[in-house]
Amino acid sequence: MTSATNETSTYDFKTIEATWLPKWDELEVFKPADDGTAERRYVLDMFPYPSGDLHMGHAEAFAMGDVVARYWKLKGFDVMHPIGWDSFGLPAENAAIKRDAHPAEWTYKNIDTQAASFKRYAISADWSRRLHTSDPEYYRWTQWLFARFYEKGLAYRKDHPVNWCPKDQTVLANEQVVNGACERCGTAVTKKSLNQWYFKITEYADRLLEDMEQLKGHWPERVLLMQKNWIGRSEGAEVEFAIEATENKPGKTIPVFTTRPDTLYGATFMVVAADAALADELVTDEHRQALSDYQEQVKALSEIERQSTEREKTGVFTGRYGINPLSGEKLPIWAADYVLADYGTGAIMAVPAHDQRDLDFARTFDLPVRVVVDTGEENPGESGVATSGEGTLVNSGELNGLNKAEAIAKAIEIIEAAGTGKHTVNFRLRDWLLSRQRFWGTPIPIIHCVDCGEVPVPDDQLPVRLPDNLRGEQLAPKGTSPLAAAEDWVNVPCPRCAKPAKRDTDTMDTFVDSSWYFLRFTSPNYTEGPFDPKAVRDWMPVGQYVGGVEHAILHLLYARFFTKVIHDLGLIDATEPFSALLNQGQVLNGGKAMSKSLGNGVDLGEQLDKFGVDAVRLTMVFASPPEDDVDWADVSPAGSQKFLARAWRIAQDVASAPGVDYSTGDKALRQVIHRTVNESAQLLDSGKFNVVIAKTMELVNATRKTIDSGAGAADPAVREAAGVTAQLLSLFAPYTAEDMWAQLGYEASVATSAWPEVDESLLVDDTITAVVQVKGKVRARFEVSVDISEEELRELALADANVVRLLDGKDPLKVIVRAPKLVNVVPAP
RNA sequence: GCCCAAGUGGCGGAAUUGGUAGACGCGCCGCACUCAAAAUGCGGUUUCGAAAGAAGUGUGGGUUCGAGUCCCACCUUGGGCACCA
Repeated sequence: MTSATNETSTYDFKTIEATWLPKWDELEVFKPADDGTAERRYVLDMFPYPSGDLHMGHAEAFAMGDVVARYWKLKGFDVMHPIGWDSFGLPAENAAIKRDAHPAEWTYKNIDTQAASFKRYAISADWSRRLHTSDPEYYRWTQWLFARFYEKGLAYRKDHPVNWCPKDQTVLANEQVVNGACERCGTAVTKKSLNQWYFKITEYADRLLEDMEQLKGHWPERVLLMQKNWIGRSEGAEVEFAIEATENKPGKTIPVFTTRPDTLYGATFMVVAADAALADELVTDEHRQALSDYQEQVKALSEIERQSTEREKTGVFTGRYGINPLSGEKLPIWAADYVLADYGTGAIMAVPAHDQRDLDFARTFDLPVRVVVDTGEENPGESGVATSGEGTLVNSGELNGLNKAEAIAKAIEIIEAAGTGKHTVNFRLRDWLLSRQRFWGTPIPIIHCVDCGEVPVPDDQLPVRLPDNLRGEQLAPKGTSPLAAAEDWVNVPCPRCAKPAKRDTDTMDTFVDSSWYFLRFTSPNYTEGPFDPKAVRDWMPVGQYVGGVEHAILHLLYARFFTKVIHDLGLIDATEPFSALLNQGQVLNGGKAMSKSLGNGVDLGEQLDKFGVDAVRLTMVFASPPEDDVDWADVSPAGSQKFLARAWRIAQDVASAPGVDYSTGDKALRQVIHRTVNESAQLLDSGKFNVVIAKTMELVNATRKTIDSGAGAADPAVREAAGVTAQLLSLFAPYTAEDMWAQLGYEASVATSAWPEVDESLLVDDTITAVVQVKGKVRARFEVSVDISEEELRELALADANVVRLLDGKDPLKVIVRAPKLVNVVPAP
């Protein structure tokens, strides 16, 4: 028994926290047995970035994950709930430049701070599995995986105009460009052509889409939808258009993608993306100057302007013509910015009658509009409104008279037979640009040799360690990766021919590190490979993944992609990493996300000092359903603290000894206990954690009543209630729960106790309140036996004084009886 | 513009999935204990009404004996995508 609790003490969270924190560490409560005697369950919180100490957002997210981990443990599963850090990344580099230090110093100092805070916050983590993506023992295997991707042809380099942030001197992925500005610093983004590493995620587009079927019902609907939109599958045809030769330019064919091959006869011109290489290739000398002027004009536009659909269509004629493969018609080819270089083939056939953008363009440049689908609407050439709906094909040769669907099929059949096109599927998803001209990331394990080209660093020479002699200003980006400055690091012999060669100086996007960490957690100290295959088989997939919705697309998509590639490499069985996903909401203050500029931040440490860990955690969970935002201004950690003290006093008051026979206890209280346990399990299984707390409060209220004005503190049911309360509370308020458990005379830890068995006989009542409605409004209620017959209940209802009064002597038109709960009387009109 | 969620007391939120709307908590009001206060315990608290009663889940319609829950239209808020061929 602990000295923290005795008869006369009052609830003091500081003493309780100080008592139990070291004990749990000692007991290693949350280390999984990993011996196969119990079903394994893997609970994972998205690992944190060590940006400083933990904040309110972490407090919420980890409180949610902990509920699941602790609940599953009570339910008897062998739970693995690991913790680690996503510790590569830009902030560490910026801090190092500012402080003339190495990024590792800042990073690992923050990790230590956060680790201490996590312990204080009583996360049920297995600390023996701790990992950091910036440790060479970790990134060795990130590099090893890169090498496997490279061998499979899934990692490749290409020259590509990339988004370039002039301030950060770095390339940005499309998704890091927010409204034309750099996600980090807000500087307007320009374009620059660079040789970049990519992962071929597009090769997995179909599978990423199809396998979402397995996730339905276990992932939030909106996340699946966002992924689906992001992948952006569209079905159509790729059609080859022959381009006429000119005096000094040969002919060629260019493919275009269309979702509407049925409208081929309506194509009256073609458009290529003005910023695509194709435009420069096609343009005739006569029009070259106009095109390059136009290209300058396009470059000068901000992304926001370019994105505006309100804008007038612009473009220039290239001087070239394509041949419509169906009609043989000669179509002028224009270059414009409304066609995107990186979607489809960067060129389109324009059907102004049935596509609004094409129509706007045609009207601006006075190009012909030909209706080929009669939809019964006004002629688009006159109305200015393109008709894109269903209709009957006209002016379309062999397609005439068909409907849209038939015409699409027929058109594909014709072009396939003629060898001028084929049915195809196009995706919005683009390959994953993974190289970064940054220091603090996983070095790309490639050596460039003049003779041998790209040579992967042999596996036995991994990891390619980051140099540790660069500091401060040396890390600042100067248009190339800072690693280029470390000459002794860069210059190495070629692993193949031993001639002088150079290391690739780019590092990997940190999303690469986080795309496989869940696998490493299964065997974090394994040295023969990225993970122990047996451990992965035992633990994967993650049974519950918890994190913010801000990762709905990128991180989750990349992690799914990695899992599929690693599966295809034959290294794991799983094809999906996370079988269930929970997106917790944000913590707001005053209706807005906490931010420095708004000055509405709430310091987690201060809250913990003031109210205690348990009260803060309880408040986070009780405030709303897990996926909803919590507005800290609307909730009451003081109220939570009050409730915890109230619950804690119940355990203090228990006057029976451990081991008493509960079955002799007060029946009314026992019914509340067993109903609470029963309902709580269902609520926890369906993620309604906030309601579980409400039910626990009701149990505490009922127990208080039993002690003060019922069977009294010595009744066995009171002990049973206190024990169950401690167990339920252990999910949300582990310190208080543990202290109650000890006060009750049980051995630590309540976290390893067994979920209480429900006595089914206590769930059923002898009587129930039946309600009588008249015209759907409740007019009477009375206690009836649960097995009352429909006939009896009907009679009772019709005899009720209030019902008689409302019927006013008339016979009811209809009486619906749902024994034993409800009668609805419909009076005659 | 397109797609998707969600709208319930002064506030955060419940509602067995078509069957007692407002559980639980915050706040507020009152009572007990106290010289007093704090703490604690108990009670009240959707609105109108003295009461009987009536109204009530964003708005308008519909289905049904019965709708917060299902259907249609609209409004508002939040999120995602956006010249995607």
